[in-house]
Amino acid sequence: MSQLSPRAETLLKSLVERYIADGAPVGSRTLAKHAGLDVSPATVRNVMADLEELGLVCSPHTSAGRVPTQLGYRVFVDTLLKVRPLDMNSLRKLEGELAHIEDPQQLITTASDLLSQITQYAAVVLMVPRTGEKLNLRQIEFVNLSGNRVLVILVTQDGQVQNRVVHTERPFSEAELAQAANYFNETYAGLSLGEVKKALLDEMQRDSETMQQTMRVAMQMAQKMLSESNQDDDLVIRGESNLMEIPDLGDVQKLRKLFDAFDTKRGLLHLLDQSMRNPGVKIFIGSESGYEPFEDCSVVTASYRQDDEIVGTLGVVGPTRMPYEHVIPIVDVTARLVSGALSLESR
Amino acid sequence: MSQLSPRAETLLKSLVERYIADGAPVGSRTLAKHAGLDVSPATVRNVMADLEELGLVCSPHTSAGRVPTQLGYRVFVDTLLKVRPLDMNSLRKLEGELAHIEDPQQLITTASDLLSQITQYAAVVLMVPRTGEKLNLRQIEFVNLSGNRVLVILVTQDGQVQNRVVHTERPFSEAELAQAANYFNETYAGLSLGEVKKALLDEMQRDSETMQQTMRVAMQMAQKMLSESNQDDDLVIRGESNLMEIPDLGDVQKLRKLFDAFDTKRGLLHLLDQSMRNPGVKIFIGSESGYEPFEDCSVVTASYRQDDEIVGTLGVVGPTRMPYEHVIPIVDVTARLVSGALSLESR
DNA sequence: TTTGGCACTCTCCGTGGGAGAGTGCCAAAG
DNA sequence: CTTTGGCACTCTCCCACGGAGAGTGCCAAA
Repeated sequence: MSQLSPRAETLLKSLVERYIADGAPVGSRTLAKHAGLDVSPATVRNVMADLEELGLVCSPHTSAGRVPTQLGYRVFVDTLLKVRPLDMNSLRKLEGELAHIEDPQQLITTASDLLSQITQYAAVVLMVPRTGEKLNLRQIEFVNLSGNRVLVILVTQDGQVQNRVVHTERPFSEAELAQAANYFNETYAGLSLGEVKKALLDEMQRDSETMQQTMRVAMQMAQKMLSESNQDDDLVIRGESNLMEIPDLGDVQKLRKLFDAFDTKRGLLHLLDQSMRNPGVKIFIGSESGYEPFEDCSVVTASYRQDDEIVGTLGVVGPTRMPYEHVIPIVDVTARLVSGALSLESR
Repeated sequence: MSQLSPRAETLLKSLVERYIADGAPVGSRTLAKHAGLDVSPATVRNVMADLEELGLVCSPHTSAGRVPTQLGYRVFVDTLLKVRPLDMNSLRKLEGELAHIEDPQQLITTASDLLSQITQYAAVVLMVPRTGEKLNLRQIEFVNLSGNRVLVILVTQDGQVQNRVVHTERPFSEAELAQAANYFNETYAGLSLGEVKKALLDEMQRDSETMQQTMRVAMQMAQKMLSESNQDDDLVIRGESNLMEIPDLGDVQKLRKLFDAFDTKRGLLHLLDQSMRNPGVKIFIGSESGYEPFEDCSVVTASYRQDDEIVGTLGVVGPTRMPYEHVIPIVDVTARLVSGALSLESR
């Protein structure tokens, strides 16, 4: 794309800012005053014609002012936007609420709440099942329930607990279960869950006659548990209703599609996945998300880490016409704070 | 309230049915035809005037047909409505999906999904922490984590697992923790969590010098865990977005309030609490819910049981103008099926 | 290259009138 | 006393009309 003249840049910047502020198409007269360039409206009109040719702005109809196009927003965000530092109030609030939370589940819920509260948009937080050494087996426990059912409890290195009820073919005594658990812990503690799963399969393939019956059943139970191990992604969405007050999305039909999208989560997950790939803030403007319900929305995301491993991503969904210079630092800082809280915790 | 004549009843019933079907005010001519009473529109008008005096119907403006009032709906639902048996398709679907689910969490989520799918309204399912003998302590387990933190795992009689990380003043050896757990299990297994909590307080009040240091700390940990024991109600809401397509709630402002209500849950919980009190289907029409955002909505709920103890309630939220004769059996059957699945499970 | 001027276009909004639907009331019939 | 047909009246909905306002595009002059 051809370079923009400095004046054109200033005017584009001014136009986007004004449009974001007012939500109404911006006319040449208004823009001439607001940009501080000391040029006449007629001159502005000339520049506007150029910008329109470049696909950066357009007018809703013949005799309305100009509005930024998706491409216009993109240029604005990439090259013209000056991010403001986060205001003290929000910073304090975020720090105060997030710093000391230990439970990861609660952490991401709170983060989502805060994001939506501060931005007044919808907030999403995705946390993916970890794969690193944190997910090593620390301890397994079998608890007898009534009716040939055994509760298998599995504790990972960082203190996460998974549990599942498995059905067995015959009842077991407490002693048998304790013995099985002991054997298990001695043999497999410290390995990653993946390794354990593999080791179990190997072991059971090998001549199983050499094993005690009890052990064999224990392994079957553990295997059952691990294979079912659901390990769903964890996605929290908050403040969707904020979007209903945004006139840009006024059409109820569009809103409906948006809310459906939140319900089904598919497209959203794909988007957040992209944002997981590398650190830092990512911005998806309009159809850049590749997901139709978000056509009139922008999504600002940032990934967060637990000890140098990216374990999730968070962000906000709002109208394309969004005060990016405020939203970006909010998302950025929140991601950093979540990273901090997570990493602190596993110390 | 004075008795209605049979004819007035027929006409009211017909009016409500037509209004539910069409959503438009019903005129005397239409009603005369539809009710199958073989009377003239003028006669119908006379009856309408009576019904209006009784507060059962009203007209939006001078020259529109009649619309049922909230009271009108109430009378309709209480005395005129003939509930249809659930259609085979829905019944099969519900049975097929719910019967074999064991995990309570998944059960209520699925139930909520099904309810909203079938009715095309919003569905809610509430599950409260149980208090009966199911909640007796079966086993406690301490797992050492790094950095003076201990994971306390608590298993109740029916195989529910709660876990929490507690911070300790000094590190413990595995042996110490095992010993503590042993003592604990021997002493308190079988008691309800409430009793355990009380016993712990008593014990710690008593001359604590006589106890081993380890035991004392174990108790402190357990106590910490129990006292924090969050035991939140578990509320699942699905299919809210269905409500956006309902023209009756067309006003975006009202819709916004409704969605906010779903977000904050307070009023909804109160409502569902009422429904918990006794078994069977309950219907809250319009402001009967006592909750302003639901003014134009009806809520149909039914409580469900686990082994003769009511443990939760489920239902749908839709417009006041709702095909009650279909919705009621859907909610009813779903509650029964959930009860069945829950009770089966704890066998 | 910039500027002022000017005709033109398009939206927005308030007005007004006609069509349609349904009521309330009255007087007559059963 | 109840039911019915008739009739005038009311209210909404819809559409067409027209003026006000805002802003553009283009042209000619600076």
